[in-house]
Amino acid sequence: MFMSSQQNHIAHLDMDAFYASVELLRYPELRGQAVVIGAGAAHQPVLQADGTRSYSRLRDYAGRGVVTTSTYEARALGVFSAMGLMKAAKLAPDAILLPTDFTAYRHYSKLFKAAVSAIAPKMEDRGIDEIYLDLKDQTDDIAIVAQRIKDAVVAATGLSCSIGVAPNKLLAKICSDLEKPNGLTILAAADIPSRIWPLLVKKINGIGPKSAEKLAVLGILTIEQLAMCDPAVLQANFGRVYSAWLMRVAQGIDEREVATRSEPKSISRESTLERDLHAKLDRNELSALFTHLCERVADDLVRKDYLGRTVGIKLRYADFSTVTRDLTLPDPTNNAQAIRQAAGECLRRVPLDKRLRLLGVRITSLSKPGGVLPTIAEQGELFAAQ
DNA sequence: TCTGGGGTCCTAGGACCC
DNA sequence: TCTGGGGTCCTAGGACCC
Repeated sequence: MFMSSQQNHIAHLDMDAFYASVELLRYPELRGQAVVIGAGAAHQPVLQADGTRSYSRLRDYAGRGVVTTSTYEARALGVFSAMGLMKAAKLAPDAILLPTDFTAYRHYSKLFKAAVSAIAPKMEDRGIDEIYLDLKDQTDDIAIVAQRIKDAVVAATGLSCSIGVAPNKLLAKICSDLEKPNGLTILAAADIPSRIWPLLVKKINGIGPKSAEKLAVLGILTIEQLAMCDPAVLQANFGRVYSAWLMRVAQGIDEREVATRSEPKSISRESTLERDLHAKLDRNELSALFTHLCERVADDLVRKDYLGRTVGIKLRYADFSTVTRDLTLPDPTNNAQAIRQAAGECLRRVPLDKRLRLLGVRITSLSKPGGVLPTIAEQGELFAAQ
């Protein structure tokens, strides 16, 4: 039998505290300190006359921003991604605060992805700091290959990453988190009971806070408890499709392929206001922002060479409740005025008696101006040109 | 002084067509 | 006068992810 060499090896690679680590390349004197990323350009470090830099502290922050990333030292103080900066400031007032610089992060993202794809070309993009890799065509020992990838990432960027290798994407994703930072975890199907089952259900990609809470009410906290529970109980609480998925993932079953290319489904721009505005009283200000968002969406469409046919708006009220409206046009467009007009029609269908904290514009039903999606060969050329 | 911005996917009801 | 399904499109909301 020659089956063992055909084992499906899928890797998930996750950069360690990516944004924060990129900032530490620029400001190495901050290494070892609690650093939080997530403000606007106002908190740019200032170069002093004596050549040193002065940094904003979390306690200096006022506004509605959230933490996008924090160093492991800041996490030790309880400061995690998505936490409001005001709340984070209470926990860690002395932590260093840096503005987000997506241009820099995109640069390092391209560097690490290029380095990895030279070794493992079957790559699925999962955002700026994550990828899946299909390693089944690799002939060398899988641990050697994984270490080679980690070394290539360090060589290309100076940054560390964590890799999980497993029989499928679901398990690989869980594994990349097991030994963070700078981790390398290789998991075989036989290891599922010992390494996966003790974990909390929310470690499964796709079980978020709502589902975790519902499961907790049923007494299901760990993946093992999910794997062992009565399917009828799940069905009664989660419906047929989702309960079947829950049972499969608890067993570590996942048949999704590594998707090496994909087309965008929507393009959107949104903005949280510095203070809540009233639709009538602050009409001019809101209208100007609305127009600006439409122009940015149109710019994105032109830049990425897409047309869109369904224009949507999103409003978030001061109480954080959210409404959306959309309108499908007869013909696809990338024109800012056409988008603005459609968005204006949507706006008329929405209650405007409460204060607003967020305004957004989105376009979906995307197509290519020629009406034809690029061929695989053309996509390859586009990728090479980037 | 709670809670960003960019996405994907799913559900569900109604319209409309065959 | 009453009663079908199936399929697709449009719209609204929500969970979830990075």
